[in-house]
Amino acid sequence: MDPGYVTLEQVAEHAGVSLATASRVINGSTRQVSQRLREKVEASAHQLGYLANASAQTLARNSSSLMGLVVHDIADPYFSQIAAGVTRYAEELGLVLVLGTTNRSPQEETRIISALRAHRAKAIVIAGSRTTSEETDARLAKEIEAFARQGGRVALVSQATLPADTVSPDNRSGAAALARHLVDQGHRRFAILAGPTNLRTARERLDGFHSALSAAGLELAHHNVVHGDFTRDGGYESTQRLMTLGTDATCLFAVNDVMATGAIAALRDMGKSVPEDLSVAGFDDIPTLRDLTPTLTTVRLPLEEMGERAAALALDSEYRGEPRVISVEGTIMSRASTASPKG
Amino acid sequence: MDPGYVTLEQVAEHAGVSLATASRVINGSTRQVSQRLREKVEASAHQLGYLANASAQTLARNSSSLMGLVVHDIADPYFSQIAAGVTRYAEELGLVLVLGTTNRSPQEETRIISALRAHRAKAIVIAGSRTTSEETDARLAKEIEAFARQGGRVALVSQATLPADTVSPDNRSGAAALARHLVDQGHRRFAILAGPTNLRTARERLDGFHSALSAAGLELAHHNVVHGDFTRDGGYESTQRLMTLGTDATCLFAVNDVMATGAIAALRDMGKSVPEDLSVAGFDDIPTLRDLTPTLTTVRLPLEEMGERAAALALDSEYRGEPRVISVEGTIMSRASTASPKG
DNA sequence: CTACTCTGGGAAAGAGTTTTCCCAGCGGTG
DNA sequence: CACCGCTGGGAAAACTCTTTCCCAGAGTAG
Repeated sequence: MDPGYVTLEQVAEHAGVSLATASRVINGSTRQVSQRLREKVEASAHQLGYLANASAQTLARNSSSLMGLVVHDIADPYFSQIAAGVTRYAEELGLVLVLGTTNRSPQEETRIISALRAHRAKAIVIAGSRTTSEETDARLAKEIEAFARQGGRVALVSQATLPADTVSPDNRSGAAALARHLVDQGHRRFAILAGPTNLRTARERLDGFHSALSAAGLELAHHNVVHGDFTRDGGYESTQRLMTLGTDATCLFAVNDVMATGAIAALRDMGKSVPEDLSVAGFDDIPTLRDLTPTLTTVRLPLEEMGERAAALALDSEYRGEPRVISVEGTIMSRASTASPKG
Repeated sequence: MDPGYVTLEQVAEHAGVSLATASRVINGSTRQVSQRLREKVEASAHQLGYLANASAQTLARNSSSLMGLVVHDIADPYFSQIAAGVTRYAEELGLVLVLGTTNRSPQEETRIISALRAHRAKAIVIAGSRTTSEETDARLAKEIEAFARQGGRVALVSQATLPADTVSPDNRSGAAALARHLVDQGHRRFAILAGPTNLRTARERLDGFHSALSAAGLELAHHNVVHGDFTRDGGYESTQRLMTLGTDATCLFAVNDVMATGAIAALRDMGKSVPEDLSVAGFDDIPTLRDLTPTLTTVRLPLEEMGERAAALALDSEYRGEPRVISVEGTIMSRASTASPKG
């Protein structure tokens, strides 16, 4: 009998006004309501403990106060950092954040977006590297378009390969700058933990690093580039493979910090010390990892800020032009895990 | 003109059946629909690209497919680990996860829960230590009760101080076991980074540690217990304070891992080495921190699993009895950051 | 004093589903 | 063959809001 909630109709009745008036008071429409009635309604609403039914509002307005965030894995500090930024922005605007995790599966990605579409979410931020699969991109582009037709907006934190606003880390130039820094430090022979072959982020960082080496007249031996998972364990395992096969490199570049962490762990387990036996550099500058020993030389990305900016793009509902791309530069953080090679 | 979506009515019309029949086909009600019509409807739905309007469904059913998760700070690995567990469970059941972050503010906490109530969420998992404020608990209990009256369920990951199912780490016995382990290692004088005074988790760990020391006939000097923020920086700053005042302890227990991380960083910055000059132990066993040097002696909690179990409790919608409490034991992980004291 | 405009109130029509209720038709039973 | 129960289909009510539309009354200009 007690449904546990109060409807606007009950508030209106209690205040002795019409449903329309009550609605106008509670949400503040364009229409004025007299001071007298306004106060009556507010008093009744408060007294009865009125809480608007969000789905009824969504249905009536055909737009909700939901905002979506899609990540690969929320336990990965890279994503949880971005999530913190998006969260902050959403919360400031009184929006409710829906979190979807894809576990790196494109099907999951589209599934989540269509769920958000079904909920009439206002905007979606999709974080995480695009793959090199054109087909996946095409399917996703279709979802995004459907979402846009409904009046929603999408922003990405990744590569600008889709028809949506994008906050895009400049992986190439960051990796290139890092390469130059390491060359300046005296390194000539490098090994790279290049991550998965089909991940654009990984590839761009590899490319940037590689081309800076070429520009400096240095070669990157084929056997010094190993691919593996984009995770800590992927880094560990890739490093083991690299070292087992043998390498002449004096510096190891892992295309992200969590892989670099795995690399350092693997090297330690093999009795090598960093940076004496081998320098190690990463990419991202994950805050949780800043207390690693040795401290990691890396390229800092302002992840939380990137999340916030993506949220801002996605929620900028007036904008109706071409997709915008905000490029974010990384800054070199030179720390203890790299040093001039001996000899 | 093109609203960007197709309604069930359009599907029904396209298939030449009534709205009722179409609804019965799409969601599979108790009522049967003949094979012939069923196929027609399915074909039409697929052809038109029908996607049900989630808010209309929620309104009609008075129950949504949303599940809430409330954490203090998603960038904190403790919470992102729990979040991963909750996410996995929710996704398995096809539920959509709503993430709320409180920034440790009780007002935010109730605000988020009432938002979830407004959305007719099925269940909520609230993670994070309760404070010692009875008043806050009372207000939260009221929200939880309102949510329950509406047919929702709540589960907590923390202390069982509220009328809801709880997954509760046994902080006291974990800390006590750790204390005994460290005493066995030869330590007699301890310092403790005890975190905030009003956080139950912090207090329980302090208590457990303390009482194990008492049981072993050891005293804990008052000046060796310092309070501070429950974060990495809190640990750093607390350690500085402790060391500046001077301590005779041979072992430092930080009541969580992120504080222990700050402690180790502070000690390193002061030129002290761990564990030679001072042993350091933590609590939680955050996976992201397992590559710290020295590796951290700590009490492992199965965080992801705890998240999953809390989600399971919250979504066990048949259950209508007394609040259940699942106690989770920690296991001692003895690693390199603690060693027998010299002398 | 009429006519017109503005203001604020309420009735009612949506919004897209689910579900209840009614009914036609059919097969089985006595 | 009358009656009953069952099956499956559709009409319409219900869910809770927002917003359009209509109207009464007040104010103003001519």
